[in-house]
Amino acid sequence: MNELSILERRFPGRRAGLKREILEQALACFNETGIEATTIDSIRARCEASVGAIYHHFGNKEGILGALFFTVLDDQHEFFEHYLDKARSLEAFVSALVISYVDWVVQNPEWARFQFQARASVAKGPHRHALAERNARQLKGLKEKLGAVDTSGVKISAPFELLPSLIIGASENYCRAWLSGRVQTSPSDFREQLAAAAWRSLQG
Amino acid sequence: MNELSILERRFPGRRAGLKREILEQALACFNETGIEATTIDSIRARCEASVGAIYHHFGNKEGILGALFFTVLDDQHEFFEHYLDKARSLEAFVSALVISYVDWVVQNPEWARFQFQARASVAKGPHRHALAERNARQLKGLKEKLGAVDTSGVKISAPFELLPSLIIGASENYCRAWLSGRVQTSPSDFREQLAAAAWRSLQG
DNA sequence: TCTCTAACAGAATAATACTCTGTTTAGTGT
DNA sequence: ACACTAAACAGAGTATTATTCTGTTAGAGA
Repeated sequence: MNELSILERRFPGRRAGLKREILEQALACFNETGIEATTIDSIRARCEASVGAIYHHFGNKEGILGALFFTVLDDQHEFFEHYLDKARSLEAFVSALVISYVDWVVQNPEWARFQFQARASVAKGPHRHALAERNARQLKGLKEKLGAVDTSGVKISAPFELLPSLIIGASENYCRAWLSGRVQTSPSDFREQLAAAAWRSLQG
Repeated sequence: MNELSILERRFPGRRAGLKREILEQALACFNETGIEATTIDSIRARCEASVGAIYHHFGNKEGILGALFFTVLDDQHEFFEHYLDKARSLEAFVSALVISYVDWVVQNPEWARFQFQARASVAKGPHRHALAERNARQLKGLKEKLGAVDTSGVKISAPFELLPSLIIGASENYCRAWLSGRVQTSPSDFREQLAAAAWRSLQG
């Protein structure tokens, strides 16, 4: 990881400067007042752009949402890879999933907050197919990585469909609670406990 | 549980007929096209009401959302009580939490779908304080019930803040996946497995 | 029957999303 | 350096949607 922000990595170049600025301010608006309540004009005002510029780059409000959401997915995916590629055993693999997720959320709280908010909208909106395809691809990628891992000596009785939920369900839930302020302690403080709990939950 | 629908129980009486109808059609609209994309007029058209009636009962779109959301919370709470009051041991208590949650979702998929969608909006919108207060009250209620349970002979090492996530995180995640169509198998089929997994995840 | 309040209707208005036409600006080739 | 082109940008104008406002109707109680 270098020092560039997520946006600078995904939308590089000098000409995309305003585009990045729009996305950044849109993200802030969405997180501060909610997706439905933020108006195009409130975004426009914050980045001192024109509506023309916004619609030129993103087409409509859904377009802004989609650009932000898929930026999140891209960055998460890249981040997770680093952790997963080091895992040799099944337990290490599960642990890497949990810990990489927690680390990403703690390092990018604003983006994570947005992701939780926007998921439902994107899952309905015009990008739903793109999202479904991405999810499928990501699951397939996980399966492949899992195939390259040493699974001798361990027995998982839970059906495959249930595995993702058992592995990241608790962590996701806690991260959401933390981002919304319902709990105070950083998920980082519970990284290992969450990973261990996920592993125990798999033992049938 | 009787045969009355959730709405008939929460908004009883003949005079509230249109009010119930508005809520029912609003729920359908929100689930079919998403909260942001459903217009007041699309709701109005489906229940053959007037905008006047809608605004008389709910004030604004947030009002409809809030009425539906707190109806969900009320119904869930009542439903959970029945399960929890029977639990005598800690393990039974954890199991009751998981199983009551799964059962409720499977019995009320449309309401559950809505709850997932609306949570973020309500958590920002004008009812956020009412929601926060409710969450706090519910947590307090859980603690009290927990106090009445036999905890001798079991050792939970996880910090209290983490418990809710460890207990229902996986189930919630799987239910969400099921409601969105990402997985096919009904959560009901995994009730016991989810409860057992939650219990194992607590053992430190 | 009368009264009073909540329920309801729908035209009018306000707020917001989006379009369209033109202007500027950054690359690109000569 | 200069012209050319496509993308970036501006903002007035239009369309859509949320909300208000002024009434009318219907039902419960005196």
